Amino acid sequence: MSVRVRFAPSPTGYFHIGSARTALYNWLYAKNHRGKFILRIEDTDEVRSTVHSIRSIINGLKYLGIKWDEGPFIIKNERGDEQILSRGDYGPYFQTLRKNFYSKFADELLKKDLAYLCFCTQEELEEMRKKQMKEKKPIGYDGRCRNLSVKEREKLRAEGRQPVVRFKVPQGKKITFVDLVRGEISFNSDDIKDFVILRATGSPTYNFACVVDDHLMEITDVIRGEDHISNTPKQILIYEAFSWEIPNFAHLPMILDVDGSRLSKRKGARSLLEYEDEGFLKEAMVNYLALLGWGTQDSQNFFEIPELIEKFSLSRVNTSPAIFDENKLLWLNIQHLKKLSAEEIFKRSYKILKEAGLDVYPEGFLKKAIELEKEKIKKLRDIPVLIGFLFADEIDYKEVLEFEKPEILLKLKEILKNISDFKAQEIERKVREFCKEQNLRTKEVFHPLRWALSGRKWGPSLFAMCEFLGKEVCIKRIEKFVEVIGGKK
RNA sequence: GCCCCCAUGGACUAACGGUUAGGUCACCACUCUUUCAAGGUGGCAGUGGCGGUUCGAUUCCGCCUGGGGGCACCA
Repeated sequence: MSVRVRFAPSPTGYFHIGSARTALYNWLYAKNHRGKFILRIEDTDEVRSTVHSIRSIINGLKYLGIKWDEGPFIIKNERGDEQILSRGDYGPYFQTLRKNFYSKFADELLKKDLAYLCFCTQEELEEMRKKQMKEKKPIGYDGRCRNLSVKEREKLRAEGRQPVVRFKVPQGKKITFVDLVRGEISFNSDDIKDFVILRATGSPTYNFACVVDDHLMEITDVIRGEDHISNTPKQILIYEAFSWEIPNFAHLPMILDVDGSRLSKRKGARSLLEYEDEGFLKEAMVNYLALLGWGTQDSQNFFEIPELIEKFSLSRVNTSPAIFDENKLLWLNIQHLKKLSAEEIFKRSYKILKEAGLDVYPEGFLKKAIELEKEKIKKLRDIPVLIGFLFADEIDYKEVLEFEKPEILLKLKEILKNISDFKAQEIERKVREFCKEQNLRTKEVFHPLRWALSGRKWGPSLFAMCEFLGKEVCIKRIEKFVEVIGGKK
């Protein structure tokens, strides 16, 4: 049977790193098995689900280059408006659009006496929980509505109570499954209380919707976060109640914050899209995320995406949680950046260049400037800072004001003026010649020249920079610098 | 309170029960260089604790400790 896996986020809040990795592992697994990767939106939380969040999920997956075979897509119509549509034979792919399925299957369980109507109010349940906490008893529904007579039900309904459907958890049962990453895991059904599968509003709860959808969508492998381990026995019970085939389960370890606690926005955990915005390449992010919880036998670090697809396997996924480390992400970003041409980097950073106002300059110039600073780019967001001074009308000299020998620069200016072939090599030859003549160490000349041209103590290769700026600009900047530091022209 | 999962340097990880416990990031030093990066070389640093099984445990078992997840008409 061919592999079908799904990524099923709930569209509440932003798209975070943990979800991104879950999506990635599902996708890698599907690709590795030449199977299908499905995106399903679990929006049964009517209160917290937002369209904004759906967009961030879709954009996040797009950023990573993860394409889904079935699921929702954002499509632009003729008027240019965006619409969210579904594509695939197992749709719809939004749980809110699948309500009929859930109520139909809940009815089936009701008929088979594997579920029952429960009329308890929120307040009654809350009270029950409080009492259980006080008495230090296991928390959970006590089954008081399990055996209601027809008459009692009528009465409660007459009081205006809207019932929910609860699943009847069989008692004294050992539930065991083989987790593809952890091996055998088992639970005792006595620890699981009768849980709600259909709310009073008729919408399904997570565990129920998830099982119904995974079954209907013929999902073969459920790959999700470790936080779902304790949901698994409940879901298995539902599969068994319907005599449905149970898929494989694989639970991925959590991703933790630097202090070993849960990643949370409050503590500065960033959404995936923020990393894109900062200029982390998708190649680097995918590579890094893949390494966060998975590895090859030889601990290989650098991967291109196709290689990842080829080598990925759930059996080599780790069981222990990992901490997200931006250092290594940055390092990988540098490694992947090295593989890209200046042309490609230009394309990918265009948005950032535009935001910095640099898009007013000719593309050729920008590409050359990027070429000049290419090996210093750590993330695309660095580019405007790295190349901005090359285009500036005014140089800010405050970093280099301590220089006190303008006469060197004034002489040097004359040298530059007389270079007819203003190319890096020739400029270097002439400047070195000048150093020799004046009996100056190269450093005494090179540094001031850099300061005059850039206002900084660091930057690209000096003579390449001169060439890029051109003779006129070089001379103008030298004059300006001399003026600023108080020398005479 | 109950249930479940996890445990190798600061971080990510590797190691059929036999390795001087390996690699990568970070850090430190040196080196290359006109600067800053990048690069090169070297270094610091680890099997949570206690028992057991075994000729031999990072590896298998138990307990402890620590961390995490769950016990909702959230997902």
